Amino acid sequence: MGRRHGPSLSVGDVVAAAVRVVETEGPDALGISRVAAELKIKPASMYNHVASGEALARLVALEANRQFLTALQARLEGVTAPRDQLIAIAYQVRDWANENDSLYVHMARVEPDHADLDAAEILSGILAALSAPLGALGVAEGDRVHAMRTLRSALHGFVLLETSGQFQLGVNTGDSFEWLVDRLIAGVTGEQSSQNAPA
Amino acid sequence: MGRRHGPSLSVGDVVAAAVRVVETEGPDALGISRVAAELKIKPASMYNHVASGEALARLVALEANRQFLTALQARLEGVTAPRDQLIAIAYQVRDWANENDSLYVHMARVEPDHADLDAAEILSGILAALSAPLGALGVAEGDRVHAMRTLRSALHGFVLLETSGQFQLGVNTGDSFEWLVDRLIAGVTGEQSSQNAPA
DNA sequence: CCCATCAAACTAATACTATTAGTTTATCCG
DNA sequence: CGGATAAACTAATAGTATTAGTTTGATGGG
Repeated sequence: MGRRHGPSLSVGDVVAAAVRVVETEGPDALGISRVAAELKIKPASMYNHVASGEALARLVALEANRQFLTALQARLEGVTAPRDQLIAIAYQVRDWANENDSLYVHMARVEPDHADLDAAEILSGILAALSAPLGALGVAEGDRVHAMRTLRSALHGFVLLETSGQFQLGVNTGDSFEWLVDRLIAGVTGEQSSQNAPA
Repeated sequence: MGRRHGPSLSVGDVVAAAVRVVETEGPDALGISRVAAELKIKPASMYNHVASGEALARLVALEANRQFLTALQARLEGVTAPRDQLIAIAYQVRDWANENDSLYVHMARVEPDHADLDAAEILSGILAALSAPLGALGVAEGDRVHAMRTLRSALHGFVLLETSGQFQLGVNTGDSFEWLVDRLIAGVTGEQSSQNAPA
């Protein structure tokens, strides 16, 4: 055949199709062939847009991170109290992961490329959102990185365990998350938990 | 050809070979063909031992969980103080994940089969190890599940982020983990952090 | 002790996947 | 308007999982 009529596909179109595939068929369905089918082109033509299947996976992870950051910033709009900001971040992580569970799982699987400046910029944005309220709450400079890592770890771990069904049934996970957020903020900022102040 | 001389392969041999493949070539290398090569048999012969590639992945995850639980119980041997038990569990999770990072990543990828009684038993063992010290530290019955989920989340999230290189360089991750464990135990048990008692 | 059965290997075939090389052709720019 | 480029194609290679059917070593009953 040869080149088709009309506007050609851009990398953005390819990534959008790939995101669609992940969302509708799960993270394992992502691949050159499946995305090519989604775009109604032959698999070999995918290489006009991406270097490899791995590169495609990386682009999807990057796009997912971008969407996550945008949603996070929107959610923080107008939230000024630092403690409220931390709570908003926590719930945004969980809500976003639950609404986009295939994308979230995919993000978690892709190892970040530290040479990718776009990826680094997005990660910086996420970390900045976390850093600000911690500073405002008086977490010392030297503890800041530890506190951020602790928060990221707990939130990331929770949503992964939750979305992959690793919490046994019987107790509502929403209640557990509320509990986690409360204790985590208490532990990280050094303040008292609102639910369990010692006598 | 036909059946070979000498003792035949057992499922245990197959799983052991699969574990070896994961350890030496990473979680993505696990598959019917690669494990068949490791055992010096043809891929089709693998189906005499496992039902599918997915079943093989599940068996490897189960074996990894088994090994993890065994190591955890060994580490807890002789540790009687509940707070020390929690600390031992935390460091065991991190140490085991760092020493067996491919296996750990594989475990995290496989969705648990709630119908598998062996898997359920191992998970129970792990949860029991976590539950005991929390009870001894006075975490109320109704908070127990929340506390266990919080601890699992934070530990799981930390080691996943650490092993996949998602913490940016510059600050030692060991220091962060120490900080996390301290604050987490404080937050979960309602006691004061040893590092940041309010004035 | 031999023979029938069974388990575990095999071969062969199908159907995916990713990838590379070479070809065609529409679009774009000078 | 023509040549270069970009984006599609076809074709081929190699790897993956899987099923069906075949061969054969090991094993237990008569």
